[in-house]
Amino acid sequence: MAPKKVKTVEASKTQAKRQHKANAKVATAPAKPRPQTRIQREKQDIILEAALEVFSVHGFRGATIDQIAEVAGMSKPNLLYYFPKKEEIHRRLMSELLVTWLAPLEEMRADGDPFVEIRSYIRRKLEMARDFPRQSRLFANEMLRGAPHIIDMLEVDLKALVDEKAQVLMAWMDQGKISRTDPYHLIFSIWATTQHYADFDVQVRAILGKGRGGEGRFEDAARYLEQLFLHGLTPKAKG
Amino acid sequence: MAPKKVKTVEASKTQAKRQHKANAKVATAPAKPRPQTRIQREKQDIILEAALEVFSVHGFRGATIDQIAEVAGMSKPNLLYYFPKKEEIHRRLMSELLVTWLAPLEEMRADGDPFVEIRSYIRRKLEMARDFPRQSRLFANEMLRGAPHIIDMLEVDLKALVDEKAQVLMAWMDQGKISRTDPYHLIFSIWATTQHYADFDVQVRAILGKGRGGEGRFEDAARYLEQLFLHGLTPKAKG
Amino acid sequence: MAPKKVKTVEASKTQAKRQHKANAKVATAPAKPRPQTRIQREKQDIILEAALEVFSVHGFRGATIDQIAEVAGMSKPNLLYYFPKKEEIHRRLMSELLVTWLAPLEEMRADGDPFVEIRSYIRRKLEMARDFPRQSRLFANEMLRGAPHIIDMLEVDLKALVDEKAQVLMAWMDQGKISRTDPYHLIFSIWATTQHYADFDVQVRAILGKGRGGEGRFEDAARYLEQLFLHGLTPKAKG
Amino acid sequence: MAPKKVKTVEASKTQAKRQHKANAKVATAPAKPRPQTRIQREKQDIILEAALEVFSVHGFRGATIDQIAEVAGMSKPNLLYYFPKKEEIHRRLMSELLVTWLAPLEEMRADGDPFVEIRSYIRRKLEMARDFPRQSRLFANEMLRGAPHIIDMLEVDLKALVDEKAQVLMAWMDQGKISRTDPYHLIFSIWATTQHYADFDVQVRAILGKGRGGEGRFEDAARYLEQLFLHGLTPKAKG
DNA sequence: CATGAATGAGCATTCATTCAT
DNA sequence: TATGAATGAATGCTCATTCAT
Repeated sequence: MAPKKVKTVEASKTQAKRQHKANAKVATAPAKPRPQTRIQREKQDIILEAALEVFSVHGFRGATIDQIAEVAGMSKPNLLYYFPKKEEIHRRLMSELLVTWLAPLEEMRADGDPFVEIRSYIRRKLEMARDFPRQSRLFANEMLRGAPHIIDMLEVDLKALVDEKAQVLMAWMDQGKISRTDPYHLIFSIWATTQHYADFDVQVRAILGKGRGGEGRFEDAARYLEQLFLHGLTPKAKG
Repeated sequence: MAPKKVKTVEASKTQAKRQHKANAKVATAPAKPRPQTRIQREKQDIILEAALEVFSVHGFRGATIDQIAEVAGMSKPNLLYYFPKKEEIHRRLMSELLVTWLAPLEEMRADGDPFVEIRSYIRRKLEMARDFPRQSRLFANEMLRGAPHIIDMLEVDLKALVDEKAQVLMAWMDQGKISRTDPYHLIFSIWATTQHYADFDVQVRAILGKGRGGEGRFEDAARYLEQLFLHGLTPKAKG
Repeated sequence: MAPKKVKTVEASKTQAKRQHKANAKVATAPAKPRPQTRIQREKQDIILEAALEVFSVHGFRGATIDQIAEVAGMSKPNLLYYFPKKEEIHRRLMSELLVTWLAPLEEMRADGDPFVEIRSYIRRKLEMARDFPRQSRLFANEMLRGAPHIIDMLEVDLKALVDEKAQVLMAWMDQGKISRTDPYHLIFSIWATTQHYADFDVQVRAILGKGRGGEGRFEDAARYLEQLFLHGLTPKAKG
Repeated sequence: MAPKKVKTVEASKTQAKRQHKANAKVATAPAKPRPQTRIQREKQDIILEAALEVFSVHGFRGATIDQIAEVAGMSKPNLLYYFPKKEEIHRRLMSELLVTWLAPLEEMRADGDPFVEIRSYIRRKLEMARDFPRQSRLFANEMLRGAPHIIDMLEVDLKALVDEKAQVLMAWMDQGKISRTDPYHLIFSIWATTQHYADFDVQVRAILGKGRGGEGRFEDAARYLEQLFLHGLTPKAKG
């Protein structure tokens, strides 16, 4: 397609209006202790669950409060009683998501066996893709639009964690326990290959067809990825 | 009802919507290629370019014609003069995208050297992620919402192509040229690892930071992926 | 996050559009009569009244929701809260209209005196033209554009009723109680002559002028029509 | 009904009448002599013919220039070259229509035989309903919305004509040639009963059904109306 | 004359949010 | 708490009209 880019999306006037005052001060956060009764928490969870369902498929702007309210089984005004702003639901979802998202990598221990640790990490990520595909898609959605709500956290928290784990990997490389390679791109490739089974699920199933597109695909994927990250495609012994 | 005059009003109305300017006289050719003046083609390209910009970030429902029109530098009605329906723009974009998307895999030749072929394929995909990130994101967006517009093509055309290439890979495995493994998941992993640099670009850059997040990241990625797919993480010399 | 998935997004979305507030839980009764609060009924009546006012003059396409909303004294979105589609208002109006429209003819009894029955029927129709001229015009408008929304009912319900009454008329003819003539065209002529005073009201008044164009015109019409249908224009005695 | 005219045929017939007094009394300013080449007149007639087709069904506001242009077989800007305003087309149509509309009544001669004259008038009106139903509907449409464009002409020209003919009828009554009755309502009833076959054509056909809804319905109507206006429904033999 | 292109003003409908009860 | 009602601001799309060639 013709590369005659005229304006970037960011520059568009419409967006500016839409953002209202969202960017004004970010989260005033610690000012609200919130009483939080049991019922409140339960309802909020139901809403968040419904919102995850809807946001993960349609994206933030594509999703409507009506949809979320219906999936949550409550009226729209009632939903807005708990989350006065649509954006608020999304924000909550994203912040909870990040915690969940960082967990598996955090568990990779420097004092463990490299291959065991890496293989476990891949397994855990693959299980998340299988068990929480909506979270994965919600995250992917956010990435696709430039991560407007969590870019700060990516650049600070996530970067710090990855930097730390990259150190671990490099230590293992220094010790000759794993091949010397780029630890960052190594991590990226683990993310990419595992999350793919959640984010591109339709495509995976369309290609594997009825026969191999069932639940077994995750086991096949696990086996394949294990080999890939262990030996690559070079045939083992050659004489 | 009314005696069938040459043209009834009812008929004319429907036609107007469908044919949109197309000469309604007689259907000579079995599918008029549409006159298409220079200006029309140019404008359409500008619109498609702008739509790619917007759709790739916000998805179909999240994008507005206003935004697209503004990016394209024209008025909304003028844009609709060329594409009467928002969906039509998206459709065009998707169908063009699919062609572009299948090309790199199609080029993988059965009669070439396996490692050269696979490495070339990875390179091409990585170059696409670098040069056409918006297409990649447009595709990812579509996948995330279940590929409503292209599911058929995935199940037919894409599946056929992947089946064919899986055969090629299996032949190479049979010949002992590459490790025996799952050819489908192998292809998935190439897609995932390369498209990641377009779809999750923000995250990649946030983590690599100012220093390594520049254009060099694609070269680093290429080098890393080459090693991954060749040898995995097992250290070469083992004694 | 809680995995209590209740509904899929796809399902919820479609439902939302169709049911519009209807309780989506379970389809207990074979056609919920809709809760219908007082306010809802009242507002709906106000809207229908306003819509009658506007549709009867401008026709379906010529009328705008803005106009109807203004006549109804409410905002456009509020109006659409009660009738989600413009067409829906029209549909309701038409179905109610048909009932009203068939009533006078239904009341023509086979066991009554022919002239009394016919005269009463004409009177009733004339009263409707006087008291409900907008309904008459709404009906006329629909006829003029080919009755797209009620053609089925015309061909089934209305035809059945007219067929039945035509039998009654023919029986009277057989009994020598009224002249032998075409019962269908007889009915048409009663419709035409009475509805004329509603549909062509402007013309009637323009011609009768200030003097005779007042309310008295309906009495004059009644007297004239009575004579016409009774004796025609032939002078009574001739000797 | 009307012989299935192809545009040109229909146009020629309409043209003939149109050219008669087309320029005679239009309310527009006499400042425009208009050069009027043959081509211009022809194109205008084609447009008026197409506009009649569309306006008569959808009404003024419901009709679109696009539709008219398509039926006329020309581009929208080209059409607007001849009639710069949509309203202008309508105005022309209405003013020409009035001439056509008054003609049959004008032909009713005071010095003829009353019954022959009245019967002839009914016949002519019925023929118009059969051959020019669109004109009838266009007129009806205008009446329904209060005749905004021709109310003046109704109150002046039409009223004058009807007053004159009412005098004729009253003279006949005075002479005992026809029953004494209201001459105005008599005229209304002739209009109503004859135009009904054009304006409510759908309903007439829906009720008469396939069998009697064919071209014969006009003959049946003529026969019925003749009897109605002559003798009414009172049986002849009275003992 | 004729037409492709362009646009301001609608128009039906949606949606996040507010209000009243 | 919960919900029926209400609305300002879009949003996709249409249309009469104008412009330029």
